[in-house]
Amino acid sequence: MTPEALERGKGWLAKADLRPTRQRLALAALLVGDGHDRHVTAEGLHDAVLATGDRVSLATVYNTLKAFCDVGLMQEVTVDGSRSYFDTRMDDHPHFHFEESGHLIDAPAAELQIRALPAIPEGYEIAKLDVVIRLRKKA
Amino acid sequence: MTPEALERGKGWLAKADLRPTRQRLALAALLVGDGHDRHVTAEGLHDAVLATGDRVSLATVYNTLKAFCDVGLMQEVTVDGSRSYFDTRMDDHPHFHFEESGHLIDAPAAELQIRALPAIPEGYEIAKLDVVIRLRKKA
DNA sequence: CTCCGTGCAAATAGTTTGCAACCAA
DNA sequence: TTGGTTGCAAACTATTTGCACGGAG
Repeated sequence: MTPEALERGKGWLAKADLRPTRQRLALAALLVGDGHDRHVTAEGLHDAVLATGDRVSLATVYNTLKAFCDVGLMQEVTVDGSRSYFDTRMDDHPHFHFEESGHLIDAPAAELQIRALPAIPEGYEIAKLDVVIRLRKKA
Repeated sequence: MTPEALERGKGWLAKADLRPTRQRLALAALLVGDGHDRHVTAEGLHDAVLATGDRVSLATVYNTLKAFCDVGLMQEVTVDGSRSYFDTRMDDHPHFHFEESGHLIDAPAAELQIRALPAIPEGYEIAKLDVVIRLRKKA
């Protein structure tokens, strides 16, 4: 983890008034250290942290990801009933989900054009519009 | 449960060469008995069966719903990380998900018009296109 | 009669929580 | 100091599975 990544992580946490603890910095550096958006599962992020040599408990990874969501630094994306994905990108945008590997990546938002949306039931408004394009290897 | 509902359930099972056991008939009648599409959770369907007086174990409800999906009678819809929904409608179509109640309903498919979809990565094809419109009560 | 289907209870996977030790401010 | 954080292990929820019994063909 480069000092630049750490610095980015620190700024990211500061933006949300979260105390820069050792664990949060380690996770933040992995999440936004290179300036790219990331899609992680708790398990996957935990593995990534351990790989850097830092030690953060899995429970803390879960709690921290949830904390990041609570303060608006990340959002949870539901694509697979069995695990939760967390996304550092905060706007509504489509995702590609690879069925074989379970990986999740952004789909270019600009290329999705919706001409008409079903009429919203009376008294409700759209909280979020999720578009997941599930992909399988071509035969 | 009307005799008509039972009859419909029986035909539905026959379509997939599934043995019409007492439990499957009870579930099928609830799922397709009135000719309308339905969105259920295992828990919810189990409650519904018990309410009719029939007795089916929760494990069997889970196994049976999965069996229905395996033979192409239903599909699983992922909208909420914590529970699975099962849909008797088999084509790709958008859903409304009510955040407060957790209910899931079809959105009129005809009213969703997608003009352009992001380019699919090389070597992959679309397995399924999920569109979930999450709704919250208007302020 | 034979084997698929079912129920139960125990196992599992992912995630959350209670509580004592810890550390940033 | 002091309240926010963390780690561990135990708790939880949704779902699956092993195995013995039971019913459909």
